[in-house]
Amino acid sequence: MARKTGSHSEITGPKIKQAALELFARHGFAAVTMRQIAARVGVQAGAIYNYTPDKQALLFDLLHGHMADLLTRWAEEYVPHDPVAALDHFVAFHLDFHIQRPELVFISYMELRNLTEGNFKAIEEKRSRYEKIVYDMILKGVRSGDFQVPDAKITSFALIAMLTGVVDWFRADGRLSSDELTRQYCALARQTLGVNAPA
Amino acid sequence: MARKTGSHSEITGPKIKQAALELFARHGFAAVTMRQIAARVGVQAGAIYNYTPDKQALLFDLLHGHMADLLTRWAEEYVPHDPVAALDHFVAFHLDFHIQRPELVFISYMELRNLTEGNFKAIEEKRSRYEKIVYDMILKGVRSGDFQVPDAKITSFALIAMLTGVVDWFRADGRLSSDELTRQYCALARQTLGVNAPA
DNA sequence: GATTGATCTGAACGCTGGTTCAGTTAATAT
DNA sequence: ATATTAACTGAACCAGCGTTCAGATCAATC
Repeated sequence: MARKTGSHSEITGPKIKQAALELFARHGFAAVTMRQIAARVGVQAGAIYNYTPDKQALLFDLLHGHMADLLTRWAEEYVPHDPVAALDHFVAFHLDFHIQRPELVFISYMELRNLTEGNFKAIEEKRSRYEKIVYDMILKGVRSGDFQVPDAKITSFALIAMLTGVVDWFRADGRLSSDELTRQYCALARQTLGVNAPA
Repeated sequence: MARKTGSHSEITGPKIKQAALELFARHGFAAVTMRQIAARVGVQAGAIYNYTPDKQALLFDLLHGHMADLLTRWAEEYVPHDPVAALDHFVAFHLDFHIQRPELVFISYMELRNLTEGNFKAIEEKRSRYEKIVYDMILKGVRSGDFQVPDAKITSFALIAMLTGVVDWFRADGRLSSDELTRQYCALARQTLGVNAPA
């Protein structure tokens, strides 16, 4: 052995991932070329293949890492037993996590269809796990009488869509701070779930 | 003149649009080739250029037609004066319209970034018009005291996201009829907007 | 049945795509 | 200094892209 393993690789590797993320988010997976990614890193296209077997793997790694990260982080959260407090906690977590990664959120929704079948299923499975967390949370509140909703399954989809949709318009330098955003959405989510709704 | 103008064209033209729509929705604009579209119509790639100047126009026409259709249809609706009734009416309209065109809804969100700048602005303008309709509706209900929301602007985004998100999972042959869906979402929307919320 | 012109074919154009790889470069270990 | 090898270049490969167009086709008209 001469050169220490990954002397530049420790820099170039992450740079490629970052460049791919930004370009995929801006132009779409299919519209981005390996040469564009390479140019952004300051390297020739061939060099990318020291870090990824192909373009598809570049996409999959981004999406899979994102979903894995999401599930891991949630698993690390302490979730209150009280359903309403748990809801607030979830809203804050979900907004915070997603607002910090608008590009990943974007391509995770957008580029699913550019995954090969096997890769797609791996992401799908993780997504379902997350949706189940929300569903279970709502179900628990419904059973305890804290929530009142027309249908727990529909409401879980509606809640996720409503929260995730924030990345479409929220800007960290906009009129709303992220704290304010969280407060507003906690209130909105409570209403949606029928907290304190008339029996 | 010999052959009547558009003897086949009246068939081929719409078929091309339909094929493009289906393929764009499934694989994404950039990933679809003119030859794929042609094959689905049963024609050679060159023939497409009798109906569209280029691939970009094919996409733009789909998106522009969709948004124009949406605005036209809404303009034709009779909207009740009562804010709560108006909300119900809007929810039913929005769900019905979007559920009938899942592919158009999908690419209208997805393929915006594949539009040229001028084309993008034309769509953006129509989208803003629609969002303003929702915002105004909510504002009216807030002023009359029928709605209670943390923030009218945020709530308008949240409502649209929540409703439009339905196309991601709703299937006409699923456990829920579209009537049932509408009923559920009317209830959910009322809760979200704080109808009958405790002062 | 000859003419006409809208419609379509089939082949070609220039270009760019993902990917490969022999060879160059340069940081480390000896 | 020299040897070693990870990291990268630069050129090439070929398949496929959007688009063009001369010519074939064929239903409507005369």
